[in-house]
Amino acid sequence: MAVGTKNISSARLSRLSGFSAPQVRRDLAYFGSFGKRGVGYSVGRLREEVGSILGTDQPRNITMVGVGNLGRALLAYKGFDRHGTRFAVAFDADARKIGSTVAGVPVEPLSDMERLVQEHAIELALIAVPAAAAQDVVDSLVAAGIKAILNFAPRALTAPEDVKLTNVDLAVEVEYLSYSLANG
Amino acid sequence: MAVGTKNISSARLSRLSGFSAPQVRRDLAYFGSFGKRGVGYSVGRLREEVGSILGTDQPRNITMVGVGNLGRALLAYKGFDRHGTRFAVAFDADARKIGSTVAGVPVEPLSDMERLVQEHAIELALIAVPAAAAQDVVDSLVAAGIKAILNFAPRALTAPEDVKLTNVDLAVEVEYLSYSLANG
DNA sequence: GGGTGTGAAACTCTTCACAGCG
DNA sequence: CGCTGTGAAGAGTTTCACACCC
Repeated sequence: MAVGTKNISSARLSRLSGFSAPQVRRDLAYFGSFGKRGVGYSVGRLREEVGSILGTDQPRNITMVGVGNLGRALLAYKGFDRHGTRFAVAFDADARKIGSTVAGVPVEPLSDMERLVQEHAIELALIAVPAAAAQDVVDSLVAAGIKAILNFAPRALTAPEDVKLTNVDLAVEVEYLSYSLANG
Repeated sequence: MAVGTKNISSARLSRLSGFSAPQVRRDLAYFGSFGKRGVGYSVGRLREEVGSILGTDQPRNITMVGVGNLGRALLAYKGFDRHGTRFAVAFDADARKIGSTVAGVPVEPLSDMERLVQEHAIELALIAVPAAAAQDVVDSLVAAGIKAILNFAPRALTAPEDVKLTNVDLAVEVEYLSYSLANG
């Protein structure tokens, strides 16, 4: 593959992603037909379209609640900065952490959540607090006007219908691999 | 719900898990019929059966490669210790970290990987190294005899057919929520 | 020629609904 | 009676195969 390749085929995307080639085509076609027959997809165009679909083509402020080991790691995680997604502020219950910055992000008290969420127009929050505190955090975030939550605490949480909530239990993946080893 | 409840129905498991009740029943029935009609599932029995299915009923040594922010957070993550899963050893390329312990786990050099993986009978590894180093780590792990890999580096990796590899790109979840906000 | 976009077929997964057992 | 386990129906997803366009 030459550096600077201008076009990419569904067959190559298949090899790179692990999804089958027809599936790549069907999924992309669902959002419009921006491939060229006999050529493939323009890499530049594809980036634009996907960014536009995901909404990552424009800046989006997000926040992190909980600045323990996992919260710090996620604040520093390189995968998020891409695509205009930016941590505007973080929150923690520990008074000793308030006023410090982690990976350049200021840590603020939970009591200022509603004000800061609104000032920064934040719609998406990540949660990395102890399991016991997680549901209270969800309730506070919802009250502050948050519209989507990604929960890393190892407990299933609930939110009102109109708030998108995804639980990411990291142990589940380990258990699945453990199952795969023990069986098929 | 009384504390000490001995039995649990698929309806209650549904509320707790978010899966539908018929689905809970069908999935459990797939592995055998250990529910009682008119009563539900014995909580004790259910724990045993699920542990046996997942292979989490017996101790399993695992390892972590990369002791940066994310690696440290995962080593300290409470969700893994449950179920007999235990970090026996961690690896890092940084000479200054060798010999230290993180969350009680000794950090060893990559050059000792093959020996230590075999000494501890480790079959499952987690990867949290920079994206650029991740594929090399996979190759080393495979050479050392690892059978399953959970990759947290933000890059799709490949391994031979007989090695189970799961890529956990944390940014994907954020992007999906971003998409949900922008659309449905 | 080469590779997309898509109708149709195949498959998988989920839900429904209820027989049957404790 | 209450709830599981499951055949049958339904929904959704993936694959196939090829017409069509660059």
